[in-house]
Amino acid sequence: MSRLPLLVLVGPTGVGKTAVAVRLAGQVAMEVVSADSRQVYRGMDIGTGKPTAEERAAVPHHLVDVVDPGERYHAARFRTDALAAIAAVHGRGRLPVVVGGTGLYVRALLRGLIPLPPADPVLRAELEGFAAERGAPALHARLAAVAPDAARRLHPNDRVRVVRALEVHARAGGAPPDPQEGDWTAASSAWRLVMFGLGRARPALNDAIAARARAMVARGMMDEVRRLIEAGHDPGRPPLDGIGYRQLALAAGGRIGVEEAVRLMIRDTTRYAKRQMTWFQREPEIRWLDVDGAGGVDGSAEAMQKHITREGLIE
RNA sequence: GGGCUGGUAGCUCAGUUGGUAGAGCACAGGACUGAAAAUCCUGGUGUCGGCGGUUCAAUCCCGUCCCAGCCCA
Repeated sequence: MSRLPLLVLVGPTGVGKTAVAVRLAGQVAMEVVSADSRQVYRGMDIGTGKPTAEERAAVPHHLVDVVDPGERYHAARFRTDALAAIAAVHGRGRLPVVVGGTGLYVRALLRGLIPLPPADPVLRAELEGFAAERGAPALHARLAAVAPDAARRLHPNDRVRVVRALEVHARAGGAPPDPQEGDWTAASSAWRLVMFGLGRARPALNDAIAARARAMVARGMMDEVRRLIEAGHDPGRPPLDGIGYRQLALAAGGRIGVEEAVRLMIRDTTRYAKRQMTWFQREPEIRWLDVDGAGGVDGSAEAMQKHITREGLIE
C-alpha cells in the first residue's frame, strides 16, 4: 500500500500562508491542519491572526480553538492531535495540508519526539522560584550535579531549558535525558510529503508585519486583551506572553502608551519572523516560494497546485 | 554682526591628562525535542562635522570654515 499524501506549508508570520491555503482550497479537495502554537487557544483571535469565519467556511481548519487559555498546549499534544486530524482528513478522501509557523510543532509532527516525561507544573514553579532567588547559574549548577551531559549542552542563562532538563531528570528517576539527540535532518517517510516554504524579501515582509499589527489593534485587539485579563488569565504568563498580547496588556494597565505598545509589537513580530526563518532555513526538504516572485497569493497557490499534481499528491 | 554651548555608531550619549573609540536602545547572525509568538547565545555597523597647523603621533591642542541651539545687538 502506497503512502498517503501530505502537504506542508510553512513560513514566517504575516507572509500570507492562510490566504494561499484558502486559495489552493478553491482548486483542491483539502482540509487545513493548523500548526500554530497560539491559534489553538479560544478567545485569542485577533492577535494570533486566526483564519476568519469566511476562510474557515471556505476550507475546514483543524487545531484552531482547541483549548481554553487556562490550559497549556505543547508540542507533544500537538503531535497527537495533528496525527489524528491528518488521519481523519485522509479518511474523508481529502488532502491534509499542514499550515503554520511554529517550527517545533511541524518538526515534532514530521520527525517525532523522543519519549520523555510530561511537564510538572508544581516542580516547574519550584525551580523557577529557586532561579529567581538564587540566580540562573545556581539552577544550572544543580543540573550539572545530576546530569552533566545535559548541563554541558545548555547555557546557564537558558532558564526554560534548564528547568525542563531538571524536570526530565526528576521524573525519569535519574535516567540521563536524551543522551542521543535525534537526527532532525533525516527524511521523514510516514507520508508522501511535499513541503513548501512561503518566503518574502525582508523589507516587504516587515512592512506587511507593521501594517498587520496596526490593523489588529484597529480591529479591537485591545478589547480582546482586556477580556482575557478580566477572565482571570495572567498577563505575562502563557499564553498571554505572546507577541502583541504582552505589550497590549501593559498598555491596558496604563504602564505604557498604546502607541509604544504597537511599536514594540511590531518590533517583536519582526524579530520573531527572523527566528522563524532561521528555523525553517535548515529544513532540507522545503521548496521555497517567494510570494512576490510567484505572483502573489494566486500565483503562489497555482505554483503549489502544479507541483503537487506533478508529484502525484493530487490528480 | 558679536558671544556662549554643542557637532563621536541608525538614535541618545560617554570617553580619550595626545597613541585612530564604547555604553544603552535600534539592527544583524545563530541555537532550539512536552513553555517554542517561549527561552537563550554571538556580533559594533564609525572620515570622532570639513580644511589647515603644531606633534614621532590629533577624535582630543591651535586656527579657520560649516551646521544646530541659546544669548546680546
